[in-house]
Amino acid sequence: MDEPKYTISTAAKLMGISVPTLRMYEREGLIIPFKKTSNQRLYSDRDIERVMCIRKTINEDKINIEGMRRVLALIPCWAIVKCSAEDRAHCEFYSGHTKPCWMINHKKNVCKDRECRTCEVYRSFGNCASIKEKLKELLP
Amino acid sequence: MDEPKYTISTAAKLMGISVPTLRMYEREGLIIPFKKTSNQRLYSDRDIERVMCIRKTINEDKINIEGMRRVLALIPCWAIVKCSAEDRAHCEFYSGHTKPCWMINHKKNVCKDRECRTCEVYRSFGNCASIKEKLKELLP
DNA sequence: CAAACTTGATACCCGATAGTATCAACTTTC
DNA sequence: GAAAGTTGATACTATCGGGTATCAAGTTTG
Repeated sequence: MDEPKYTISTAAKLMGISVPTLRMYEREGLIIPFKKTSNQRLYSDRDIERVMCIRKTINEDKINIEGMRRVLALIPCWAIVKCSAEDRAHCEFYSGHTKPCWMINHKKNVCKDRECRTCEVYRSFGNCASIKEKLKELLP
Repeated sequence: MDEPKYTISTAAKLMGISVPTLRMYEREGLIIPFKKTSNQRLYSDRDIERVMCIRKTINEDKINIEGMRRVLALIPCWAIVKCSAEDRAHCEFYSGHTKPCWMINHKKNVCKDRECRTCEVYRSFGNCASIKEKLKELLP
């Protein structure tokens, strides 16, 4: 499920979209594909699922990319990774509200050693309803 | 601040937008103006502030209306009004994730006697950063 | 009661944005 | 080592959604 196995053209073909579109989603901060040391992208089945979900929400529900990004920017990472007050003080994400945490530089806090792609925060968004589910879980 | 005092044309003039635009924002679930018994809309200074914020986010930050709605749909009302498990079981909002709670019918739960316009949940969105601030407050 | 305004609805327009095509340079594969 | 594929970048297009204008019918106001 999480094994990066599809090249970008294979993944694009699987989903019926173009290669530049996949790269665009990445540039816009919606997905984080695996990268080989040569910088080549690889996609897992979970990545495919995620992109299909993004695609559906954009095409059928008519949200735009900025809207998706703002929704992702509300995932309460601080409560998920349980970072310290010290960490938060140095975190651009904690004070912002326009970009998801994985688009932000985080050299100075607990996240500096985490790989965002595998972080629970990024993965909280598996399908479209799951961010709210996460909030329900954290706020009983 | 909260006193409904401007008619729709006055409010529109104050903000430099058209009357149909104001009605559209309402139809889309972004604002809830006060309504006289005759159904005529009235806007308070807080309403004006809210609309200006929505406008800025749409025009400058390029989010679209569906995006705004999805962001509003993440306000954790259940934790704010502290509704019961019973209430949640009967609440369409609690199980959905596409519309803010005030767009949902709520006859069967604790919200049935609340006026959404004056509810803290609706008012959590005073300016654009405040939803995340609310989450920070609730999730220390 | 008449003028001004509001109501919901429909029809229309223009700009912006999601998506594609194409490029030269570089990697992978066999 | 040659063919196939990937990289980032730029340029382009078609669509569609935010916003406005306008309507007849109803309401306020003075």
